[in-house]
This record gives sequence, structure tokens and C-alpha cells, in this order.
Amino acid sequence: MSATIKDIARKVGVAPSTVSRVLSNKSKYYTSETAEKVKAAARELGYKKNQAAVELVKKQSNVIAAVVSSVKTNFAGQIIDGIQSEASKHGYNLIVVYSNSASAEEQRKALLTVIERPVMGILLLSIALSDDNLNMLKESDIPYCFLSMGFDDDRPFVSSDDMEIGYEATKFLIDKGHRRIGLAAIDKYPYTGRLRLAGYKKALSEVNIVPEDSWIQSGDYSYTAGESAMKAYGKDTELTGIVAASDMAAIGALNQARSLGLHVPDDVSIISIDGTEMCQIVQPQLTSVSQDFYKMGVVGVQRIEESVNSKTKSQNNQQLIPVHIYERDSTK
Amino acid sequence: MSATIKDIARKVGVAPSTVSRVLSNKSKYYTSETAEKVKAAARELGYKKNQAAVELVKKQSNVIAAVVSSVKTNFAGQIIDGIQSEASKHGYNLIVVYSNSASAEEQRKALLTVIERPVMGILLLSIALSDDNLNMLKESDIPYCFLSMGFDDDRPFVSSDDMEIGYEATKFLIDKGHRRIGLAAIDKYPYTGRLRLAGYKKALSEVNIVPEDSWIQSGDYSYTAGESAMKAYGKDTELTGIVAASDMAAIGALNQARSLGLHVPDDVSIISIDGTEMCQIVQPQLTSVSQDFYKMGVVGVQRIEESVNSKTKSQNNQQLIPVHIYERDSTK
DNA sequence: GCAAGTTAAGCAAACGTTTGCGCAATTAGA
DNA sequence: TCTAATTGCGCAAACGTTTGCTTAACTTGC
Repeated sequence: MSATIKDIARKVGVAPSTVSRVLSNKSKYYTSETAEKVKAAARELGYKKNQAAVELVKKQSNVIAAVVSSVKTNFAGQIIDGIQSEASKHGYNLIVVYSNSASAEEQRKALLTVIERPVMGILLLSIALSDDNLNMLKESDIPYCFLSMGFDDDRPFVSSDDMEIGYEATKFLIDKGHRRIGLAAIDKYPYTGRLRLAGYKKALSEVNIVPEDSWIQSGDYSYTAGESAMKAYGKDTELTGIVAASDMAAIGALNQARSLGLHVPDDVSIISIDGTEMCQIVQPQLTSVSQDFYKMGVVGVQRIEESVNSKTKSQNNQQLIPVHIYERDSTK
Repeated sequence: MSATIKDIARKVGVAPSTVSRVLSNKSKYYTSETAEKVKAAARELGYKKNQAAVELVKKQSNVIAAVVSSVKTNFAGQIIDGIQSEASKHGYNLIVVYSNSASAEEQRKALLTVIERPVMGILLLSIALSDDNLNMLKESDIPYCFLSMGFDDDRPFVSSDDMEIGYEATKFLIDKGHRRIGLAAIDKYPYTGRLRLAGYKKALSEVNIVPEDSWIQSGDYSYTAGESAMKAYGKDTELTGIVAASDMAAIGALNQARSLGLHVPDDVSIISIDGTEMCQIVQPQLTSVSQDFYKMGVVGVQRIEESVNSKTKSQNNQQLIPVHIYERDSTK
């Protein structure tokens, strides 16, 4: 029931096209006098652009969509922050839709909500798409980019170098003098876990160590996975250092270690992967291999922008963001 | 460039209107035979509905929008979870936009992204709208509802009963035998803080205690506000119990207490407000007055639904969700 | 003072759907 | 067999913008 461009046109006594041009700042098609009158009328009538109409005719909008696997990943916020700030720098709007990655049907619904309107690009945050849904995405011809996870195939993504993460975390402990080092709560088979595991093994092999099977406790990056891993290592573990798959896993391991009567870092050192603010609110504060999630968001938006501008597929569409180690109190 | 309803119509040899009716399941206007052919063609052409066109003609969509004040509030996730699940139960889609509540301009942009399209309702998560922006929202004629914060005026909202929160938290400590109880990191003047403060005072007055000024350390609910409050109380504080304004504030206070050499709960008990998962990952685990954020999301969606169905303004548009106390290890 | 160029503004088509209405063909009722 | 009701489907308008084209008026250069 709200005012349209035609109402304004009638009120001012000009054509709708003129109003449109004034309101979208297509300069040089009207006098500043007309412009003023139009703007005044628009204000007065409380005019709101109907984006549906705009998008219908322009077949392009200035909104970027982010599909997030779940509200629970505690770094999603940082990525979104990055996206938001870069997007708003370029005048794009951001809408986020959440999808429980467990269900392909939920994924599909989330994806459709964004595909069915002319968004300028889609960013996927740590979401594992089913084949059908990935196909749907590809066929939509909307630029997209995965964030914080990598792939074997040629899908565009920006993430950390997971091999480097595994390597650097392990190397850090090795340099501190540790030799018997565990890897906790990591998912061994998917791309990310596989690379981190490879990095871990590489670092160990450089000092001629082959990890025993029991050193590697796989899991799903969760708090409880961290707990279970620590439980499996046990009170009398031979390990002196642990690389935890995520902050939450590290905290799980940390708390479980305390329950077992182990002191961190005196009895066992823990280094965490991710480096969210969680690391700083637990005690002892967790040493971490920190990913630059904010930057991932920023770069993600830039990739979308490139895809939009140069219709030709850029060749370098898989980008790695460097990580940094922050030494805190959980290692020695 | 993707297929439209007309392409399907041409391919099958029927009118676009028939295709439309088939695709939106308007039964009784076509034979099942036609329906099959249409659906097959749609699949074959990879047809995607253009929502912009749909919304333009229907002036109504099935999307609910949530405007979130910042990615950082750690309970927003729970509210969104609740919204999501209730929304998808009714076949609505959810889009989220983030807005830094600090800047009225950012707020305005976020609000416009959702107002400028025919969303069925707007949910505002712990966001303090400027007057201008509130007016814009009201004038849009889109149903809206604030979540997790209350107001003096007649705006629709669903939140916890902040008076009860302050009262119950304090009462809990009183019942444990505490008499000198502090209130930390609360924002004294806005609605929420004011009510919690009132509840705190009420509980104390029931046992004939008037809190000293130094017992009440105001702040902004943050980790550092919790830290500062505890610092202000000091190592030799006369307080035996503290009500912290939020989980983060409680953790700040907890860690600061430890730095000061105070043991929780032996030297001082801490009860936290919010009850997010944070309470369970720190040690000692925090006793909390837990808000049912998930339910707020659910109820928020229901309120929107009501507004849509009965165009008449419901009178009972301010709803309070009960809180629960979970006793953990930070109080005794 | 006149042709050429410039400027401000209007006309109308187009975007992809939905839906009220109309029409023909079929079926039912008698 | 004839009228009435029903069924299946098509026509065309409508939603609110944008934008290429046209036009009229005005300015400039000579």
C-alpha cells in the first residue's frame, strides 16, 4: 500500500521515468529543480523502492548472500564480519541464510532462497554441499565461493592452508622440545582433516618420528571430541604435547585433562587450531594456530566481485590465507 | 539467462498460465497428464522460479527477516536457531542481516535491505534502533517484533522478564546464605539493566539489606566489564556473592578473581545471567539464570504469523519467557 | 536568422509471474 | 436430444521499476 514512483510522478507533475532517474541518481536527465521537487515528494510520501520490481527488470541486485552451515561454528561470526565490512565498503548488502548441513533437504531450501532471486554472488561458509545441491548451484550461473574449506576439485574457495596448519602446530611443539605429540578430534578423511593430518605427519617425520596410531584420536572438532580424545590418551599418557583440531576441542581436552589430574602446560601442552576469542577466556589461555577468518570474508567478497566483473573464469580461484601462531599459556 | 515459465509453456505446448498453476500446485485447473509434462519440462530446462517476479505480483513473500545487532552476541545463535526451526515448520524462509548497532546509518542500511522487499515480517535481535529508524520500520507496515529486549512503550517484543532475572539471581544467592551481594557489569539506565537492578534491590530488601553503592558496578555486559567490576571489588572485598550481568561478564569476573587470588566459589560465589554454552566450558562451570533464547525465536515467529493473519493489532503483544536457574559449580 | 547541437522530459516496452475472466469441450441431468 | 453444469485451459492485465527512443524546447555558432 506504500507509495510508488507513479504516485510521486503524479504529485510532482512529471513522468515516472524522470522520477526513477532522479531517485537513482542518473544525472544529466533533469534539472536540479525537478530533482528537488521529486526528492521532497518522495520523502513526504514515505517512498520505499520496491526491490522486487528493480531486480526483475535489472536482473541483478547488489546483495551478496552467505549460506552458513550452522549457527554454532564459533568462527562464522568472524567471517561474516569480514564479509560485511568489505561488502558495505562496495555498497553491497549482505543477507545470511542458515542451513543445517546435516540435511540435504534443508541445504536445498537454504540454497533456493538465495538462488531464486538475482543475488550477485553466493558465499558458502564451511558447508558441505551434497552433489545435487552443488550441481544446482553451478547451474544457477551465480558466482559462488566456498569459505574456510578447501576441495580437491576446481571449485573456487578461500581457506587456510590446512597442510600448513597441521605442520606449523606440530612444528611449534617440536621446537619447544616435544617429541611425543598427539593429534586430537580431527576428522581424518575429508579434505581438511586429511591435509592437517598430513602436515602433522610431515613435521614429525622431519625429526624422524612416526606417530603411533593411538596418538591420533579422530573426532568431529567438537568439545566432546576433545574430551574423548583426552580420555583416550589417559592420565598416564606418554604424550607431552597435543594438537587439538579446534578451539572447542582444545577446551574439551583441557577440561578433561584437569579432571584426570593433569596440569596444562606442565604435564601436557596443548595447542589449538582456529584462534577464536575462546582461546583467551579459558584458563590457561590457549596457544593457537590462528586462522584469519575475517580476511577470508573480505577476500570472499573480492572473489565474487571479480567473477562479476570479468565474466571469464579466473584461473586462480583457490586462495589460501596465511595463518599465525599466537603463543599463550597452554604450551611450554 | 535461465528458463522461464514461457519457455516451459512453449516446449510443452500449453499456456504460461497453466504452467504457473501446475508449478504452484493450484490444483483443479489442469489434468494430471498436463501436470506431468510440465513438471518434466521444468526439470529438463532446469527451471528456477524468479522470486522477484513472484513477489512483485503477489506483494507478499514467505521470508522472515531477522536483523541482528552484531555477530558477537553469543546468544544470537540460539535465537536464530529457534526462529529457523519454527519458520521452516511453517514453510517460511529466513534471511538474516547484521547491523552494527553503533551506527544509525548502518542500521538504516540493514533495515532498508529488508524493508525494500516484501518480507512477511521482521524480527529484531537485541538491537537498539534510533528514533528515525524505528519510525521507518513502523511506517513500513511490515509486522515486526523485538527479541530479547523490552521497552517502556507499546512496541511488540518478546524477552525474558528482566525484573525476575535480577530478583531470582539475587534470591538464589540469598537462599544460599549470602548477604553481601554485588551486581556486576550491568548497564543501569536502559530498560533491561534498570529492571534487573530493580529485581536485585527487591530481593535484597526482602532480607532488609540496602546495597552499598560500591556493590553495584555498572558496565556493558562484556568480558572486560566483568573484569573491571571484579577489579573494583578487589581482593579483600566484603562481598561473598556476585550477580554478573552476562556470561561473558561472569567469565571476566571469574578470571579476574583468580588473578586476584580469590577462589570461586569458596571465596566468592558467582551467578551468571544468560546461560549460554559458555557457562559449561569454563571451570568452574558457572551457575546461571538461563534465558530461553531458543523459545524467544520460536515465539517471535509466531507473533509475526499472528500479525499477518489477523490484521487487527493483538493487544497482548509484549510477551515474557520464563527463565530457569541452573546450579553449577560457581556458587555455594 | 537559421541549421545543428544540446538539454530536459515523456512514452512505452520489458522483466517473469499470478490470477480473474472467458470460452470451448465434455459430462450430467432430464 | 437438449440444456445446464463442469472441466481444462488460454487471454490478458497487473505488479513497480528501468531504460532506449523520441520529442520539444532551448542554446549555440555562424
